[in-house]
Amino acid sequence: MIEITLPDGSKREFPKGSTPMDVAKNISEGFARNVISAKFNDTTVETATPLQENGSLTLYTFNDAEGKKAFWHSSAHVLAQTITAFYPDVKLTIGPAIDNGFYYDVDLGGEVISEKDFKGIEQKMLEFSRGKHEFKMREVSKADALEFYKSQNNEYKVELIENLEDGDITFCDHADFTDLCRGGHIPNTGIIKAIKVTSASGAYWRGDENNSQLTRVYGISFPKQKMLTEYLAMLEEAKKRDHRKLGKELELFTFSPKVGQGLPLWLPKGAALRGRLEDFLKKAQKKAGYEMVITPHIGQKELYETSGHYAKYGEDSFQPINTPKDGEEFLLKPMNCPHHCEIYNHKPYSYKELPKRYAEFGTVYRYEQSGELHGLTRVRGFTQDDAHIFCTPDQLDQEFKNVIDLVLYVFKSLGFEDFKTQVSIRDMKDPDKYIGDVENWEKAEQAIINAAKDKDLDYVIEEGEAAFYGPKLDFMVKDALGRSWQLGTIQVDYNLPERFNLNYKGSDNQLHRPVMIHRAPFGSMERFIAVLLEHTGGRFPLWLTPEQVMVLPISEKYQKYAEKVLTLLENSEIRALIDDRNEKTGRKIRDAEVNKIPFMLIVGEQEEENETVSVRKHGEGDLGTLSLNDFISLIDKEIKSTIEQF
RNA sequence: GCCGAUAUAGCUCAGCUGGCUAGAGCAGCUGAUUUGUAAUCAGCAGGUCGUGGGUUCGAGUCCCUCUAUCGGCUCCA
Repeated sequence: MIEITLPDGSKREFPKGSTPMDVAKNISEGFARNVISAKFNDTTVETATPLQENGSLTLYTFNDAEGKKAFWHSSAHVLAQTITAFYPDVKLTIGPAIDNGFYYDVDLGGEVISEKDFKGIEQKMLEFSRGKHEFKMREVSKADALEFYKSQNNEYKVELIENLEDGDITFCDHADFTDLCRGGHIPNTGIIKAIKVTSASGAYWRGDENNSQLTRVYGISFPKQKMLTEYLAMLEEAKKRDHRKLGKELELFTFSPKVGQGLPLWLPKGAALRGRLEDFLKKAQKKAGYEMVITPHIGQKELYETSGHYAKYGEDSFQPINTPKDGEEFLLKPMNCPHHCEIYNHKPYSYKELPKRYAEFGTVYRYEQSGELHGLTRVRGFTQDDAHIFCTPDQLDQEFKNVIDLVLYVFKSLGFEDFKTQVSIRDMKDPDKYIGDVENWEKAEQAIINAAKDKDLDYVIEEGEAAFYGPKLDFMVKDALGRSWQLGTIQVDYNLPERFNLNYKGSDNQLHRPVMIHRAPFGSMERFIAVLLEHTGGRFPLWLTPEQVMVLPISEKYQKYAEKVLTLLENSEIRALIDDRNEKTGRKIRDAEVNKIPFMLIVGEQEEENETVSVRKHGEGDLGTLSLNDFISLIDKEIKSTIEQF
């Protein structure tokens, strides 16, 4: 007998060789029907794996992340089986479960899988699934495994197996299909009831663009048809929040092919909104001791040679601008730091003057690859809410923490509560990618980790994600479709001060090197507003929204009164408009609702007589009649409740 | 940049296997209506079907080029 410990701490005895499924059945038959995966002593096992020793067992259903993983991983096997059935010469590579579903990367030779093939693949997958084939793991010797895939001329699997240890290699069989596999399956294919092939695209073998391009087929599957229907509805819902759609509808920004790809044009409402965001940050920054500076959009090539950016990115950037003068070359600035370094350099500093905090809403231009451009989140010309802090090494920790406070304030004020942070450090295996000496890198990385710990941030450390000049702390927020975007960033830099020969006079009367912090709480105005749009679904906080109030006169007769109301609102700095179209009130209300105007003031005979307004709130409906003063204080109150002082 | 897809009026879309002067709704304009909490009615106007080429008696429809966009990959100072 063996003793199995369940997650609630209870222990049960089972004959040696019992499987997780046996344990599940012992708990309850109904539960057992839903169990699809298991973990034994921290190792993922099959539900049919015989357990040979005492240990703790966790059973998973589709509701658990682990269960979904096994479900989707198993679905990937069925996808591979299906693709093999349709394309016998296909070479399979890898097919993992992902956050939402699974994919399989295949080499189809010259064949192409496109959308019109999806239906057929889905149907065949369902057909295979209905066969209720069990997933069976078996150990294979390295030689046999290599032989198996060499006979299929599958160089990808051969490469994978060559990197595995003999004795550690397993195949998984279901029906007549075999795949190299580490394990972690659902009991049988019959549990897969609903399947959607979502897309097919190109992907490089091992993620390296120098390798051959494979076809990646994405799919998602569920144990119930209803769950698939709900998932598809959720995707539809997410599409409605897409910032590209909302930006068009709310007339915030646009693009013009004549101006160029990835170069956003801010429309009046968008520009005003962006201006309010900038003012909000300027105010907080002023309190935090920042000084605004302004620098030009171009700089001599030499500036970027000094900074090291030209050597690193010159080839892949907008190319130098020539002038009538021979040999003179300017670059569109890809970043503001070199300019700010020269601002620092305009005069000598004493340690008593530090830290210096230079801030600028600096527009930069980067030649992103055309396929990578995406709405406002990835563009070729954008404005960073940039600042560079020059401080003594002793001041670094405190300055870094102060910046974290500022970023947290910005996020809180705009309702981003669900964010993650990432500490990006060097790739230790590829030291040549980075400039600057090792000692400084270590100091900087440690300073960031200490600050993140000190501020209780929920952080992960990512090796190899650092900028080439220094490590950084990034704030990541998810968009409507669950894609993660980096917004705020704080980076420590020992390199530019060196390259620009920055210094200050210490108390010892010697020259010392300052440390530099790059930081941008929004990241860029473009990306921030895009993510904010998706986050709020276009219903911005009241202080930020383009129009706060729409005055709706019942008919022409009340136009005068509406204008009086408008003037009084404007006197209280409330952004309002009058809808004086010759339309019915219902129509005006509908249009204001559609345009997500927070407040509608309906004015007619009663309101004019009593000097009141009839208030309707977006999404909530009629709030009743208020005097204008009461309404104005209502707005003031709501604004104050959504934005605090830094 | 790479793989796949898409491109019809300001917006959202229809136009089947190539065949009369390319349609609809919304927005716009004109007129009527003067309106009380999510769409008043009528009329008018609006497109060289993304670009350039080709196949054909005939192309929005089929083929190629380019451009842009979308979903991914790679990249992201």
